[in-house]
Amino acid sequence: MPHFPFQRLQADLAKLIASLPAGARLPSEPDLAKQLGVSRATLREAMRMFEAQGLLRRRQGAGTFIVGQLPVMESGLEVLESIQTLARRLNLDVSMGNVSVEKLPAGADAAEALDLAVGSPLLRVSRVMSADSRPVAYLVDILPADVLQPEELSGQFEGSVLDYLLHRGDPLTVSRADITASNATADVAKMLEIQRGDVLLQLTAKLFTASGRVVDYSFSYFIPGYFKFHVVRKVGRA
Amino acid sequence: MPHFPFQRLQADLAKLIASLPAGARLPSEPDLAKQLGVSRATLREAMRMFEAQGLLRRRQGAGTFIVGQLPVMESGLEVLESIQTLARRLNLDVSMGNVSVEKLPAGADAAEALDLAVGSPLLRVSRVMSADSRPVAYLVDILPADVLQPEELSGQFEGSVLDYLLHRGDPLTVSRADITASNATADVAKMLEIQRGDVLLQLTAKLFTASGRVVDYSFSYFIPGYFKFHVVRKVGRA
DNA sequence: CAGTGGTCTAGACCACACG
DNA sequence: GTGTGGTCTAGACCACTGA
Repeated sequence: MPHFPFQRLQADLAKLIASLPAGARLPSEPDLAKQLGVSRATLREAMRMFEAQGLLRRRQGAGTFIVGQLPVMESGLEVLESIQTLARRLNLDVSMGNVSVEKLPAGADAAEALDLAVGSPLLRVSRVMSADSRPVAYLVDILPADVLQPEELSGQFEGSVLDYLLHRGDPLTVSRADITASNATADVAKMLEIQRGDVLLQLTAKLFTASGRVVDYSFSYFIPGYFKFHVVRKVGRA
Repeated sequence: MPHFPFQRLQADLAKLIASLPAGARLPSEPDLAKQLGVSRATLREAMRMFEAQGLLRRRQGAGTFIVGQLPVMESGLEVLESIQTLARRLNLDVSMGNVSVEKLPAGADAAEALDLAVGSPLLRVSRVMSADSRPVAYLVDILPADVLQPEELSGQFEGSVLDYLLHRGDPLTVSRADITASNATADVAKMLEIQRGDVLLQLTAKLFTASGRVVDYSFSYFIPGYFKFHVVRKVGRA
């Protein structure tokens, strides 16, 4: 008898998942736990990793489902392009939801990033991007109020602040992005329909104009498994 | 009475952590749980996020400790350089441990990545990099056996396969890295002295020579909070 | 050895989905 | 309403640290 239910459990789960067709529903957690001989807590812990890879989808009140071939969005990081542009290139169906546009005064972080005084008026745009009706990214853009007005987004906004600014003719040049991995906070988890604490790939970026002004400070949260970011690195010589 | 112990708990923990000096030990988990009015399981869950940020360090058998100013390694991704080179530039003390060098035949993945036949002889080099005696990265390099022999690493190896190949004069040009976020598997967690399931930033890379041959296929796992990777992105024009 | 964090269990209650 | 996943509890046992 193993002291290590967890390793066995992961292997068992992997087999179970592989044996089921896409869209199938797993047995309920209490049933499956009994069937696999572990407690529900342990089962849930083991499921987390499969969920992060995008192989499982849990929906409260409905059940846990097998996810088939996920629509992977692969992109290089050398060039900044919107998810919409990327999706168009890959011929994927992407939609926007949970849009929120609000004015707010600058906090310490945003003020420093945008090189403004604390309390300066800002516009905060947040939304969830979905592929095949599955939330895959949560995007938050923060801009100085003089750069973007709420009314401007009422008509043509399709989810990308970048595309909007480009279409308007802003002289954008580069973006500087910090890349990290994080756990989903409760609010982000809710938006992305994942569990609090699940792993996310996070980009924090500043968007610069030709004159060097920062016009957009953004946070982007991506569910791993749906995105593949890559970068080509030159070898540094000594 | 909150329905949501978790949010309160995170705030309480943040205060507690901020109020303690670096190096201090927290009360034991059972004690702290009682003190904060939650179960031990909930407390541990809440601690995970602080641990991922590098603010806490748990050591089995010893206790949970406050981590002061962590040695953050910041690096751009445009240029490939070893952690050793990076640390030297930042004047940080980095050391290597848990070195393992072994020969093994190519599996399907490695064979494809290195453009070899399945079963071809390979060399696998793995090690843990530590900063200030704290494990911060786990690195695995896989190379064709004809590129690198085990004996070559016995003397001069200081932790970087890249630096070794460069010093030897190999005509390396670029590396292509995939960036993702993942949960620590049991073995990686043990190496990095974190918990299974904790969040990691993961780079999977191929290293190319001038002739286009792949000479190194590598997996790198970084604890977020100790690393800040950034990239400058050019704005794509429509 | 005593005390710590690491793991797992069994059971409870809640919020939500769907018929 | 019924059944699902989401959260939390209380307690047990193990592996490890350090005096």
